[in-house]
Amino acid sequence: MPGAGANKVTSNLLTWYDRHARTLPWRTAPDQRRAGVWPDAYRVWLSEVMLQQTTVAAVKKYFEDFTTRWPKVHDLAAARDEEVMAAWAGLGYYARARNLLACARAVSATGGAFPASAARLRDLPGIGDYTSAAIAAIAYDEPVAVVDGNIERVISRLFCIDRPLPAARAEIRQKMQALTPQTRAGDFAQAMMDLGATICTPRRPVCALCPVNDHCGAYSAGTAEDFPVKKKKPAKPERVGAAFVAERPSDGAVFLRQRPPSGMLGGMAEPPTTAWSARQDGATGDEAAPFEASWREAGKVRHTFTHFHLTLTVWHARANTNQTLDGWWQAQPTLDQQALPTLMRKCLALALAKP
DNA sequence: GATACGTGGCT
DNA sequence: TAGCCAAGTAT
Repeated sequence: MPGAGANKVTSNLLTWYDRHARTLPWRTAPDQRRAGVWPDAYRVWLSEVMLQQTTVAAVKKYFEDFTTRWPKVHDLAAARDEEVMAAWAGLGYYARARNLLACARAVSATGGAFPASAARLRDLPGIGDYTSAAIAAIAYDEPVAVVDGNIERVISRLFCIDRPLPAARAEIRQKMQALTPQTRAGDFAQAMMDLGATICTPRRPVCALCPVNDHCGAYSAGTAEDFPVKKKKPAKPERVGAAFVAERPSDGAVFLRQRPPSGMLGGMAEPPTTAWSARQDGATGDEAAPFEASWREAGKVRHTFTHFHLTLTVWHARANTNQTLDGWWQAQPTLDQQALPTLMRKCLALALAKP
């Protein structure tokens, strides 16, 4: 019966977590915690920001890189913007990296200690409802309701919540708060997330292995895969544009520039591109090139963003320019150190491929 | 509440 | 393949 046995759900999950917690680079294992070992709030914060809408597998190498280069929040705060954007390149949602730096500098400027409550963490840039609660629970054991996508799924199944997301969030948060224990709140939040990631998965959940299946409304009804109910997303429109990869004849350096500080790929590097227009009026030809050259079409790059599909026509030229341009020439062996998003790396790879 | 904002893996 | 999904936040 949904809603019954809250204490049992909580204790079953904690016991399950003691045995089955995933080992993750940023995590303090439950037995360590019992022995009095507490995670470093800086590492918890960094991992949580990286994990926003991003898979564990993708985050691991970035987390290792960041914590090696910048072991403490003061180190990160002192880093140059371009250096951090380059280190973040490929991870996506680049506003996170800009907010990460702003947050590191704010924390560093006020002594270097992260605020110890969810309410005050929430005031920092890039830290919203989820991340503030996660840091407070994991780093300080504050008994606050942590609600991420995993937990939305687990809770909506446990209680058969059929109101579609995101409208169901308030109800889900309330249920999560009721399950959250006064002690081990951090382990409980991580237990719920691990359950969602490994057992209570979006498709083909492994209910037979679930430690709380006999308290689950959806399991008893045989409808686990019907939850959570989500509002349907609108189709992605198509956009088109062009990218121009100029290679300097003397040394093969490539012309790059920096994108505007906000908006798509804000603050990241690129070979010059046109605006990305709707298909009707997209400029894809070399008339939109940043300077005169013998531009040859290298091919097309297809890339899908969260809310649209993009096809860029990639142009290549061996050319120099005497014009003063807002950008720089970058040696090819050092391209991987630049803040180039995946889309731009695709364009460069296509244009610079040996025929 | 709705929309903008990346990328890669899986089915 | 095209669509869905992943430890969301800012506006």
